[in-house]
Amino acid sequence: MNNYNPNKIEKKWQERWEKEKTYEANPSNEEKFFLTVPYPYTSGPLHIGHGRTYTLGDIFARFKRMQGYNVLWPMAFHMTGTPVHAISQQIKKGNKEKIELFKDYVKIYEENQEKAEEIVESFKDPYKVAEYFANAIHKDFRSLGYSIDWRRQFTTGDEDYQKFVEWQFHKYKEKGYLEQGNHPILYCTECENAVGEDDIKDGDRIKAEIETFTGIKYPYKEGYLVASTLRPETIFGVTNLFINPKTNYVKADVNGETWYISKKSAEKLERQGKKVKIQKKIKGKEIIGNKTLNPITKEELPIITGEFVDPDNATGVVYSVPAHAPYDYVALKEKGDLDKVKIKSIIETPGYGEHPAKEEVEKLGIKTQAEKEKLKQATTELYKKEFHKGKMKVKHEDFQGLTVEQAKEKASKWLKKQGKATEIYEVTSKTDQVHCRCGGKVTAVVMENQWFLNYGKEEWKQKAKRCLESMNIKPEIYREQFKNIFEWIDKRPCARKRGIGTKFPFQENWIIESLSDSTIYMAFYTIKNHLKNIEPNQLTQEFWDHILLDKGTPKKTSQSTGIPEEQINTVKKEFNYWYPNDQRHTAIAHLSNHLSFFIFAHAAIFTEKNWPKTITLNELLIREGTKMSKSKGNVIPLTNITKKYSADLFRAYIASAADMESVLDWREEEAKNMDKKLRKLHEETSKTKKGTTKPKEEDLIDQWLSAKINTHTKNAQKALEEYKVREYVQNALLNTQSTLKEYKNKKEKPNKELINHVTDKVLKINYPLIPHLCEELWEQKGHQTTLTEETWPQIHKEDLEKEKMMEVVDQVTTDIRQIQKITGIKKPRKIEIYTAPEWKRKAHRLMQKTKENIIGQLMKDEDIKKHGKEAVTYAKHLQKNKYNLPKEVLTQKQEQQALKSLKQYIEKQFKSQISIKKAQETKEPKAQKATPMKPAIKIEK
RNA sequence: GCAGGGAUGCCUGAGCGGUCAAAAGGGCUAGGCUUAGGACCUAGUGGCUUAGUGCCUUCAAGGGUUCAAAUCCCUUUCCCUGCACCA
Repeated sequence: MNNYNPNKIEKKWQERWEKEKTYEANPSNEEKFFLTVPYPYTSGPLHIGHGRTYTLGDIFARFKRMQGYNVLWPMAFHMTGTPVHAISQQIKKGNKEKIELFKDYVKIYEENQEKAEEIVESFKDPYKVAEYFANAIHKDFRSLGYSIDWRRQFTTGDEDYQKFVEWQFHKYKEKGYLEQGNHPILYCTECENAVGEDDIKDGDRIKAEIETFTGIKYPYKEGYLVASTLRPETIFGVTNLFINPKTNYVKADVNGETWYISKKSAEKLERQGKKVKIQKKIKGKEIIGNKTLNPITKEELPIITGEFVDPDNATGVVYSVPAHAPYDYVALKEKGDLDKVKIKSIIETPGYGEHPAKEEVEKLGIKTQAEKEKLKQATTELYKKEFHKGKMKVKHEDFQGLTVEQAKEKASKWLKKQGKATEIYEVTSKTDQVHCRCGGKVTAVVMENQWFLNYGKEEWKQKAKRCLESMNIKPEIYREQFKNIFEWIDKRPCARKRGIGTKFPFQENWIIESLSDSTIYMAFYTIKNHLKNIEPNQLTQEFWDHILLDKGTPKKTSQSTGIPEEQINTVKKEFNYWYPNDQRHTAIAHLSNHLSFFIFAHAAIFTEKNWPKTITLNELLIREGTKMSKSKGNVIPLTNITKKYSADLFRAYIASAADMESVLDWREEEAKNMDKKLRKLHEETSKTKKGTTKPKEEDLIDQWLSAKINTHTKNAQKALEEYKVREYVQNALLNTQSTLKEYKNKKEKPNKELINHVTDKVLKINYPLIPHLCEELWEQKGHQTTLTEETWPQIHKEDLEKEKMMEVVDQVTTDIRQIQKITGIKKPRKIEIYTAPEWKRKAHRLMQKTKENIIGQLMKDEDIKKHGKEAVTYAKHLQKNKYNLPKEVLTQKQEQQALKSLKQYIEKQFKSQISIKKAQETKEPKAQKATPMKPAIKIEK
């Protein structure tokens, strides 16, 4: 009976949209709306999580079109950066795992297996990887019915795009936002490469971090013993140094000073940008027994045996603070060295006495250094408390009274400034040592002359903040996050030496990093389709300056670039028409990077009138309660959606399953339920015809239907305007359908003309959500137009009275049922309904205006007073239930009318004779129970 | 650790000072339809009580503000997300 065939319908409309170039947007006299969603990265198939973001984007685009805007929604593909490049390299190397993985990926799209082999073979060229997946994604997007203007498509590898990015970097340079400096990165000494999370063994589990240690220089012989620490504020409490007698140390020239450090750390420091020249090898035991000085307090410190000292960790020289470091205390105690030193307490923490480390160690009963777990626990416990609640009690004007949190920062800077300390980087991770996939150890290496974008620059930051302030962020809760990010965002490397990308214009062998090249590309969409016969070298600085910043004249630009003046004018007109970007919609994962850079870049480069207007965000998507991940094998590729479900089903489910700010849990079962609803919509609407503009409303039920649909339309619109997609679906799809169902239940002979009219509206408001189905039904109804040409239905003033009148009927039926249940009267012979008299309604309204002494106030009114005892009883009832009675009440006449017009419906429900009376016109005692909106009822057996 | 968000009935999940025993869906129960099943329709779904009522207990835990709190404030516990060179 149900012949809804979504695949067929969807294909039909998609072909038609493409043929008729429906979504190709050009400048016009209409008001424009420029929507963008970040271009996808082309290193593999997209999954339904991506689909969520793009689907919401399409719903917004279609809604705006229905509201009469000239909407541009373009799309491009991202291929710069490391992943595409790395895939290619791995395949070239013959990495079996990767090859298999990509064969699997390709098989998602290709039916022919042999073809997969061939295609993966071609992936040795990174551009082929990008090209293949760009095409695949393009097909996916098309099959989901996205209303994208594909003429403006490009990839970040395109020459003209790279010219555009190059220009952007010239602007940064001009403004002084580009800087060079040292920068520590994770590095594998085995394969001699910088490593990212992807390159780290178990990178998803082991989070590697680079921590900055303060290496403090203790005078020793003609140079220094250098010991590094994360707690430089403890310099005031040092009692001794530890050296491992079995370790090899070196005397080395480091940046012109003589340092005594472990041999291994000398190698490490060299990679961290220090100039190291080893002069002599020394055994640890040769150092032990000597003395050194505390560089600040000038106290003499003994150098003691510390067999626990790891030459690989930091500098192989450890300074000891037994008052506050459990490790140090235990080390000294175990070896009986405690009497060689004088413990110094420097931090005061509530809950601890003079020697917190000792207390903590004793509390946990730690006896030896071998009890590593317990020692770790003692250390974190103590550190946590000292960090948050501890105060420095050393007698030093710069530090006394500071919290540990403040002192830590200050001590590090202070020591470095005096030349008494240096920065040393260490790789740390909570779980294990960090290894590269190749097996080598990951260390911290300093990149010299790294290029940065200085987002920390005050003037730039202020502009970005202003831009943020002027913007609309939806859901609003994310604004706070942006603000926080803007506070701490600082220098960020913007160039690197591996991967694919635009050549960095100011230095050989560097390319522009792939997040930095994707911040203002929305501007590029506006003109891409007009650059066809222009050579990349014609896209000069002058060209971009003229088009994007309105500098120079068309004539001069034409002369200097050789591009015809006419074409320059076209390009410029197009940019001026579409810019700024009205809405950027994306997933929340981009908030702290891409979106923040997007704002910063616009603030830096464009004039205020071209700053973006709105950012909308959606949360991620999980599946059946668990995160989708490659390792779990539970990823649903976007391509499978139209094979297994349908575009409209996916769209409707995605939008209805969660609000944008909530994680969406993809549940197979619920998706099926949505399928039922769409089939129902198809079935019901298939029976209808094209509606007339002003159908006759025969009775109250008809009026109610019109009113209800109007309300749903209004709510749906409001919800979309506020980006509350879930609420939109609830109103546009679910509520309208249940209202129609209710109407058919209540009305003996449904008014076909009215239903035709109303379902027209329903299709319109559902079009942004499920465009294929709506277009198809619209056509079936016999309309000559398509919905794409139609506009959002007009909203009339709400007719709440009609809705209220129906509520009274519903109230009566539930009440009757309730009474039936209690009394056990299954088949009532007769049911009498009494509506409340007008004086009770008056009292009700009066009560709402009265603040206190309700009874007294009411009894002053003549109309009420004359009902004596009954009036007092009612007034008491009002007083008691002041806050939980309906706010507005109908007149008795209206209630009578409502009940009378639904009389047949009620009779049918209860298979009983119904009579409707006014309470004041009967002597029946039960009639006194009638209140406004809740008529009295008498059921007879 | 820092920052942001969260904890609601059997489940998912809305509500974010009074109309809240709390939307919507699912599940479950009963009835209708049907040869039966499914689909569909109708009703019920914290407890006790009742001619449509009233009361009690509930929105992570504890405390507070208020005539009134799931909703506001504080504390605690647990969960999710991000923390940079990775797109």
